[in-house]
Amino acid sequence: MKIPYKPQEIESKWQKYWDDNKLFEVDEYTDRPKFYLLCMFPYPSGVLHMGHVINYTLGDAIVRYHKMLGEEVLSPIGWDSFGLPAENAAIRLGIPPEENTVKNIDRMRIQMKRAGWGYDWRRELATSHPGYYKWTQWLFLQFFKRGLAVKKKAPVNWCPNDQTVLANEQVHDGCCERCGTEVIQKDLSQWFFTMSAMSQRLLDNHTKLTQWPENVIKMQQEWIGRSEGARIDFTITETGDKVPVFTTRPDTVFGVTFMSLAPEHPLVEKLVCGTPQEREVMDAVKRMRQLGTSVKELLGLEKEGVFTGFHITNPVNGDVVPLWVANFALMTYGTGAVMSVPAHDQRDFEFAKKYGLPIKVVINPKDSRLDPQTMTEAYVADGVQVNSGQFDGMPNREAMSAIISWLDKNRFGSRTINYSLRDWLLSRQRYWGVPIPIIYCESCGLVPVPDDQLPVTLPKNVEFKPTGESPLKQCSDFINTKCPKCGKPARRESDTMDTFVDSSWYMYRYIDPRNENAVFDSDLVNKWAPVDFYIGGIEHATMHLIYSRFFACVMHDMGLINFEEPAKRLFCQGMVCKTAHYCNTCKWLQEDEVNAGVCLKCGATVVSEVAKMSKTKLNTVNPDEIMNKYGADTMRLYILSDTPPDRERIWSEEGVHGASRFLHRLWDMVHDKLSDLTANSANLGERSDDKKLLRITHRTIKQVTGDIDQNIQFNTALARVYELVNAIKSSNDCSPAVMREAIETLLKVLSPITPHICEELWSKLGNTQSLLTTRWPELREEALIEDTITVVVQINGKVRTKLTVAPDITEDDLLNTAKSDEKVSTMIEGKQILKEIVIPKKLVNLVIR
RNA sequence: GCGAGAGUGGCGGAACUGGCAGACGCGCUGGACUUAGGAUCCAGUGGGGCAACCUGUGGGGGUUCAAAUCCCCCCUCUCGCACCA
Repeated sequence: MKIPYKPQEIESKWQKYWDDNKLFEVDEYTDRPKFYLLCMFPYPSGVLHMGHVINYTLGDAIVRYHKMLGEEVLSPIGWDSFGLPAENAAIRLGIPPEENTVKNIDRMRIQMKRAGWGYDWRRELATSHPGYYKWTQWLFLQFFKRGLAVKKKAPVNWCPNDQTVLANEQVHDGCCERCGTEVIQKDLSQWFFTMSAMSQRLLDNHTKLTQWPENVIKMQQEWIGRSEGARIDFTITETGDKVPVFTTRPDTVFGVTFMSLAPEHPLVEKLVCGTPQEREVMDAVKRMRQLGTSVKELLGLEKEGVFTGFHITNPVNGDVVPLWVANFALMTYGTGAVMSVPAHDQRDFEFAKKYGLPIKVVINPKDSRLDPQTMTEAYVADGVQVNSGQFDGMPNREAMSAIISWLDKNRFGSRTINYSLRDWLLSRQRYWGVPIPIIYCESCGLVPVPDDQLPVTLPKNVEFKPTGESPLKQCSDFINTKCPKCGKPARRESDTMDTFVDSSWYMYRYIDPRNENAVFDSDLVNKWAPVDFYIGGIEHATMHLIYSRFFACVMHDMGLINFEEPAKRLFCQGMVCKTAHYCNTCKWLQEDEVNAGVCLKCGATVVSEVAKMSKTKLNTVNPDEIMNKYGADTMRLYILSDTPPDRERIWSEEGVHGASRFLHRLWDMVHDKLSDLTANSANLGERSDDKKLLRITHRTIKQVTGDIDQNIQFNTALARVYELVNAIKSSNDCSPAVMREAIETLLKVLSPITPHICEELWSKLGNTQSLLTTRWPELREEALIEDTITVVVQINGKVRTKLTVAPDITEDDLLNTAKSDEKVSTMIEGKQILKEIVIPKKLVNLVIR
């Protein structure tokens, strides 16, 4: 009688078993080798998506593998639970963010348990919980006390109608997404972490990250954007104001024919104020600043500028050149001022051509001379200095450092390294975030909230209005307080923190999650951290992964931790994609609304594309539905099979079905073989399939171990597992011991991926302890040895035949065997053998003529 | 534009430091068992050819006894950055 495979039944059974036996609870004081695996925690949207499924299944499989290696494995989970969506829901639907968040977390926790992901739930944390954000605030104050958290002015997108700050994605075509009013740039005083000062250290520490993907390192390097050059101080001819610029081409400083300031440059307003050209300049500035706000995609945008009426004196030669405001000059890079050398910079060249500004050549190619009149583009390559005073005739590479030294000596400038990494703007004019624990007092100024008054909690009875204004600002109970220093009435900071602050240190709190007296116990964290294996999406390559590296450096300097990098090894999983269908009239369509490329609603032709799963494109798959239909093991198996985990995968229902079928076959097969294993196995002696099955069993161990441990290639690991299954099936003449070893090995190596079915079958084999507490199968090298091997014989590089020979055959014997092969001998008969190549154990190649 | 990566059957993808291209799976074809099959089992499956054999890893050239793999040129796609002075 056949016992049917009922995934849902056995899955809940084993989930309860793991739970009851506390198999994922960690003893932080253990003497065993530790392993800390962390998956990036989710925002609690209320429903799991396939991106979570790949991320957490991958993590869980590695966790289970390491547990089977006998390590004490820390695998925590929590919630990145502050953020905009909850606040928007509060505004739209009137649900308080906290209530909504708790409800969503409860729902997702159930889904996670159903998927069979093993976590130490005693360590669960939520960044929106006061027990957590108390310490986010404490860390902020530590940063503040070290001068790493500072207040300075910064431009924000401001809607004059709603009187509120807008995030970049809330600005559409320069207008407020909510009311359509034109958005302006407004300077607000905001909190920053002075991360830019850490630029070089963040770059240098990359050398420690040998187990991070190279592309992440590259992206970070570009993000930090180090460039070497010089600072040169120019002077406003009319007023004497100093204007420092940064340039990577100090060798072209004699060729400056104008200067460009960023529209936001503070000098612009200061200079033109009260002049006849004020209106024209400021109008242009306003226009240019607007372009900068939102639609960066509006590329190819025309170089634009306006003459300020003022001039600049070039310190190196006394040249007086016009001062312009230009839209290509960025306030956020360098000093916000560019020395413009149209002859040798393409951007400056285009600008000069457009506005009829002079072009002055200071570097000529080796064997020719440039003529400013006929140039059609800037000459940016190397050459020889001309029109450059005492540097004439010098190769420009040499001139670079010579000019810098000379500038330095004459105090016109100096060698400088510039970074594009900016300070971290962490103020958010929002409710649902960590309140910044600062009090403003009229007599004492800016006062940090004393540690014993932390946490500064979010008030609950606030009103969410659709204006976008933070409710904190209007909440007088919250805002009004007493100065901790002098006791006089004072006001609280109403901004909250960027949620990236919360996620910059959560990996340490997991280790000591309920500590009420300290952010964490440093000894414990130094034992468990850094994270051994960190898994998450590539979209965090620059933001989260730079912020948390910055935090680690600071916390190291504070003496909280004794390392500078949060994670030793990083793995970024690929996106989950699915075909999406678009109809011009009916917009995005569900899978079942399309047939043979035609829209079933209107009959129009449908355009289909593979795209990342998203709600708007209607190409999502709900994990709950997959688990209902096939069970968690099938979902886990499918998501790890076929495609390497770091690549984008295309969801296919057939693939899921195939995974399900495999598990059914596995189930049936083990049941079929059960009687062979329990049969009286007193009969001794080797059986005909023994050696082969044993060899395949151990080959599987070897390859699966490598694929999981080193390569993180579950697709190839699974291919090997499938081969073992096929081998077991076709082995009809085996001794019970060999068969048992094969099946037990199979269940062990498969268990990290599909743990429930493996546990169930494992127990049916008569085992009483969980696979999680057994040991990963050990490789016996001698079992891999083959009796015979296949060697290829090529003639002129083409395979002509294959030989079956003993593995230890000598090269001479191999060559002779090849030559005397019937087919080969007829082919080489009467020909001249020019060369004989013998690669032991692989091939023989005869070159003949 | 700059930077990085990738192009292999109908599809997802294998292939160690150059050594049998297409592992494994999906799909498809034929067959078996079935009242039935989105079940299971057997066989087949890069293309061409009855066959021996020929041909084949985006295109072109090169190195080599031997190239998916190394070198040069070109094409296409994906990702990241995007006026970075």
